[in-house]
Amino acid sequence: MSHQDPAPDAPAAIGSALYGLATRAVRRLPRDMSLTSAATLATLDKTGPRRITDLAAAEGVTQPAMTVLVRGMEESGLVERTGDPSDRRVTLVCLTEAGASYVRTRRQAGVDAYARLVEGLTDDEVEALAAALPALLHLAELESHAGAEPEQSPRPKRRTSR
Amino acid sequence: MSHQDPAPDAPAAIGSALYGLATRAVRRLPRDMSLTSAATLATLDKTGPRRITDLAAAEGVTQPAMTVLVRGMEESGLVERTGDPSDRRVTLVCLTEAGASYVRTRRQAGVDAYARLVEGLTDDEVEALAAALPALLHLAELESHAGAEPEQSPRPKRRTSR
DNA sequence: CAAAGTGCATAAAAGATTCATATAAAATAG
DNA sequence: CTATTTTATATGAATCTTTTATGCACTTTG
Repeated sequence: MSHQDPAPDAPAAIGSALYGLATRAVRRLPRDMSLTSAATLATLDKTGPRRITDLAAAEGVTQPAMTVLVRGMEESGLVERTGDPSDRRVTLVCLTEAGASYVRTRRQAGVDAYARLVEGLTDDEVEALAAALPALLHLAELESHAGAEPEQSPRPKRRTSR
Repeated sequence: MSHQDPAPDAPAAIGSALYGLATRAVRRLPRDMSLTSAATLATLDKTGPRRITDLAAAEGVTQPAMTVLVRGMEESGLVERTGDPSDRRVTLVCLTEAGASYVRTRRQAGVDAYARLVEGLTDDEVEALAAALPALLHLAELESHAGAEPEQSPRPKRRTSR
């Protein structure tokens, strides 16, 4: 009975489960650094040196905010700024060894936390998740590209206090 | 060949996939309200009226921060404060209809975003995820209870800028 | 009833983020 | 080749969030 078509509302049920998982994860994130800083370091780790404006767009903050953020991370020794010889207006931000180490440590902690949760599941459940692994990885890929919206409203306006 | 034991490193691989999914999700969160505010509203929606100190502990912020937060949300009409007749020191915070509506809307948007991603998967992948649904729900439950740590360090110290 | 404890609010200070604007360099028009 | 426009970043003022320290009101205990 394999390969039957999925139930029509499977995406909704799966979306609900994944959303719940994600929102709970947010509460357990380490708070020793801002989410924006951590995300910026992760971006640098994945893509290599980037310019300030690039990073600001990638993380969804304004350019001045990214300038300040990078200054702080530079003072902490996590990143370095170098000029771009081909265009002396730009500031290239790259990860230091300490920054790369921080990213690895933090990522490992997050992965381990999930791995420990998985170990609390039954064998059947772990097996089901292992079978769904390609789907999860594909989802992550789709999620990455989903950020490339057709450009329009740069960001919804704030509604209340932050 | 069903029900073979999972590979020994399945938890690590699954943990890695879920962590990637969660971190990408953080970037796509709406920024119209602080994470703390949104989480507080969600908590109120799930558990009903709570006192200020409860909420502060639940969200991992200090009590004065929660007081200010609640004041802001009250001014926005999302919550109401009522006194507790049995102990007149306490302030009970409860969701207004507008607050409940906001929580539902935001949650629905998150679920829909994931559901749309799921629709970009192949039928096989959706089927695999649907089969893993009980595991995902169980994980979410484990993740909830994981927050109940044995009490100790209330929060790691900040390391750099926020 | 007095002393100690609990729950919340306020004040002051520090950080982070935003918009607006300024400066510097590069690209382009004439 | 010079002037103008565009692009990349930095800076300043304002706002928002959170923290620590503190005070007040109420409750509980002896």
